[in-house]
Amino acid sequence: MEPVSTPSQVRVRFCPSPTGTPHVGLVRTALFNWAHARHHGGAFVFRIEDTDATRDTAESYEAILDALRWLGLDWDEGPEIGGPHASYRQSERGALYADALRRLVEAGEAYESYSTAQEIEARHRAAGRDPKLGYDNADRDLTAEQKAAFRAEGRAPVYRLRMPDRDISFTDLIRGEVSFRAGSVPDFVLARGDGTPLYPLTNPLDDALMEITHVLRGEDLLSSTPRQIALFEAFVRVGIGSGPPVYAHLPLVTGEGNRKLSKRDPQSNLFLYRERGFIPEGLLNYLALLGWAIAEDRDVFTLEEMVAAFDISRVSSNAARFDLKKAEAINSAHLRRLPVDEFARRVEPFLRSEGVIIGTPAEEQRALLAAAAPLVQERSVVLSDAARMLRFLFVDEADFAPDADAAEKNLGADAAPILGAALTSLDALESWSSAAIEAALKASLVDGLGLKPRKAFAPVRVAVSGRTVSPPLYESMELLGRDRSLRRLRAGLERAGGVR
RNA sequence: GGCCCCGUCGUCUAGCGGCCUAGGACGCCGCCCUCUCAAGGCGGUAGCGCGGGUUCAAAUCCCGUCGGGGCUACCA
Repeated sequence: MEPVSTPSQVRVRFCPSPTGTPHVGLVRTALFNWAHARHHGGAFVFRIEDTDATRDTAESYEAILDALRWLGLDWDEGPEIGGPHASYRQSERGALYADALRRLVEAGEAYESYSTAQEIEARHRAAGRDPKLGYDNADRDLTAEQKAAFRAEGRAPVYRLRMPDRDISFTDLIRGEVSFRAGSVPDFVLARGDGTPLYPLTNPLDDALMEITHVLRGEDLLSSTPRQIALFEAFVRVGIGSGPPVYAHLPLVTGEGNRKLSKRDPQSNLFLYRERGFIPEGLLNYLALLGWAIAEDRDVFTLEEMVAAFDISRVSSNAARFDLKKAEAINSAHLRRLPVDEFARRVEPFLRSEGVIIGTPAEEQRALLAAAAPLVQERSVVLSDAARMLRFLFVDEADFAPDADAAEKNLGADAAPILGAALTSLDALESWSSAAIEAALKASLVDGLGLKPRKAFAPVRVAVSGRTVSPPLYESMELLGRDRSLRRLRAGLERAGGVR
């Protein structure tokens, strides 16, 4: 049997403007759109809203693409790959906006407005109204003569949409019924007098032209929805599109305090998380938790699991605070889930950025990383942690020096007998294995000197790894090798004032 | 000010009239494990903003109130 019509496909879009560094709230919006599209087998459309030449930058454009690629949020139509509704950059769609604007004006849906902000405010004051009321629709019915007079004064109009005189309601997938009273939304500007289209026109128009079915966006845009619905309806009357999409307004992501996380807030910068060694799996999982839950008793999951379970109508409607501690915990869980060789592969760039190695690792460095990775994997919250913990294994012997604080506390005079005994027993070892090292140290320090393990191993750890926190000692020493281990113990002993 | 949204542990949430003595996670505290730090295990801390209704029964529904937030550009 032939289907009578093609099943309506879900089409969502992610439409950032390239005006800064991608931030976590933006990523959360992208993620929910992406998950919604993937869950329904629909299309994830990526569009660049670069209609503000004074604020848009090429760097920001590149950064947004970089971010999406890094995160693995792949798009079906958009920049670089094109699609049936190309171009996906608004700066290249000028003719479409001009045509739509012309149609709206010709149909009387939009009109020329000459009022300046000062004039509008003055009228409100004169009438005893709140001056902050916004546009008063005063130019709705300007005659041809009045318009000509304004032009003769050298004034350029803006184009405004004639808002309908009725309540505007819609069903938000997350919030339910939302309605705005007639008259509470003034006629708004679609384009400047020179024809430059503005966001209030281009965003809904492209959604209409690109056949977007669901608009999932931040709650900060909730109050612009009645304007958009009115515009979509006007579009239909002039032969564009098929009416408003379905809306879902995502809860805001807030920072310290309860304020919306802004681009200027350093905590919001996506790349800071990448630079610290958050991995996409962890960051995305955490961001998903800001408004959505996969189950009552679980919050660590994969993107695939999210796609399978995601339901936009189950998204919470209240604002969510970005909690770094929890983000780290989730990231740490994902780090531990990685196959160890994959973990090692991802640590490698951090070995470079932390200055532990320079350039491409040599074969032995790679082998060392592979061998050491299991020791630090479950001790890392972010990848840079791992790189820092591994430094003592990679550093040139001449450059090795224990951390000042750690040395101060653990390589004092009372460390001398400990390091001396450790050296003696280790020196005698025939095989340099972690098991042998463990046995030797326990025999000489715990049994021989009668020390508490805690007390006994601290100087050894600091002398060898340079830090009080390190991967497991015996394994670390095995990897470091006999010569380097003994050399560092001797240096530690010297520092502690012992002689040998 | 106006319009709109939101209100469960410190934080993110589960809860969609009885299963709630309100569950989980992060954080925090304690204990266990232990060569450090983690991880892991066990236990603890802490919440339905308030007031009215509706109902045999309300965290769940309604109203009010208080509180928080967003928007209010010829930016997006």
